[in-house]
Amino acid sequence: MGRSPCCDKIGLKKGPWTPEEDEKLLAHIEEHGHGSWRALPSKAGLQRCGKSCRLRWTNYLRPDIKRGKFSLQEEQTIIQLHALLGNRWSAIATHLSRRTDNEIKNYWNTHLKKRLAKMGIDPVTHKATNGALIGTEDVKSAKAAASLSHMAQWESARLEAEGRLARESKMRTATPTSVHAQPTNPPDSTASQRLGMLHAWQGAKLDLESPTSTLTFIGSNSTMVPTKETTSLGMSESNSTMWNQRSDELEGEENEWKFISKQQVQGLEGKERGGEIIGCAEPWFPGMVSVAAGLTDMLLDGSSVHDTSECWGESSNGQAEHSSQVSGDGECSNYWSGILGMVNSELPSQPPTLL
DNA sequence: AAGCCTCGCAACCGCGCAGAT
DNA sequence: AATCTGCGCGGTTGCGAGGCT
Repeated sequence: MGRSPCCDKIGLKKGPWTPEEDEKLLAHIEEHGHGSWRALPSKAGLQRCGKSCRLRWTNYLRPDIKRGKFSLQEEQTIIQLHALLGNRWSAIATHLSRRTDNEIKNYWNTHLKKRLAKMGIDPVTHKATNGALIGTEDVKSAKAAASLSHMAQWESARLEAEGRLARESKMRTATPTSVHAQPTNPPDSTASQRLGMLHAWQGAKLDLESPTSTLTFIGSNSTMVPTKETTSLGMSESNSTMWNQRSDELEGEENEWKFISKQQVQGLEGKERGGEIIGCAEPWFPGMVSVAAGLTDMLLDGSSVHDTSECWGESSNGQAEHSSQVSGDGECSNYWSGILGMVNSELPSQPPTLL
C-alpha cells in the first residue's frame, strides 16, 4: 500500500499553531466545512498538512470542545471505561461528551494512571497490584475474570458500533454554516435512532450470549444480576484493608472524590430514576453514575460511605437496587463487582427497537 | 540567580481500516 | 484482486512552565 507523504517531504510547517493559522482554519471550516482534509490546507491558505489541520480542529479549535479541569464524574467515567475498554480513547471519548480522545488520553497518562498506581491498583489491569486474587478463590476468580473479559469484549464491540454511529451522525449533521451549533453528541432524533439501534444490538447480545461465557444471570430482564460465581472476583479481606489504608494515605483530590461520591449516591437516587443522569452527557446506560459513585467509594474508602448509602446497583427499569444482590454478601469494596455492575446495569430496559 | 528536574499538554508519527478506483 | 487514498486511532515526542536545589 503506498502511503502518500504527509508533512515531511513537501516542506510544510510543523509544530505549534499560531493564532493566525488557527484563525484561517477556523474561518475556512466555518465557511466551507472541512470536506477533504487533504485538500483543505491549500484552500484555506495554510502551509500545513491536512492531518495536522484535522488534529488541530478536532483537538483544539472545534467549538464544542470542553476544556479545563476534568470533573470528578468525568474522572470516574474514564476510570471505569478504561477498565472495560483499555486504551481505546476514542471509544471512551464517545461517552465523555465534549472531551477529545487526546485530552482524555493525556489526562489518563498524567493524572489518573499515577493516581491508581499510587493507590495500589494496576492502571492496566485495574487489579490491586499485589495479589488481589489470592488463596482458594484463585480458580474461581480466574474464571470470573475471564467472564468479565469476555463481557468487556462484548461491551467493547458495542461501544465501537456506537462510536461509529456517533461519528456518522456527526458527519451527517455537520454543515458548513452550523459548525458552532453542532454539539458532539446532539440529543436529537439521530441520537434516539442510535439508541434504538443499540437496544437492538443489546437484545441480540443477550440472545447471542457466548458459549464461552461462564457468567450466568438470575432474574428477569429488569433485574439481571450475576450469580454468586461472579462474586469471586471480590478482593480478599486483606486487600480490602490495604485498599482502605491506601486511601487513608491519600489526601486532597482523593478526599474530594470521596466527598462527591457520597453526595452522588445520595443525590442521584432520585435524579437518575427520572431518567436523567447528571454530569454524564451521554447516558450510555442507566445506572452508570450510581455505579460510578460506588466504584469511587471502592477506590477511596470502602467503609465511610456505606453506612448511609451503601452500594447501589440499578436495575434497567431505573430502580435502584441494593448491591448485596450483586456482591452476594454485601461487600462493597470490590472494584470489579462495580465494573460488573456497570455491565449488568446496561442490559436492555426495553425491547429492541429495529430501525 | 542559575541550572536542573518534573510535569502537563499540544502536536507529531506510524499504522490500520475502509471505501474508492 | 490489487492498489490508492483519506481518515482515525493510539503511542510517543518535544517544549514550555513551574518547582526545587
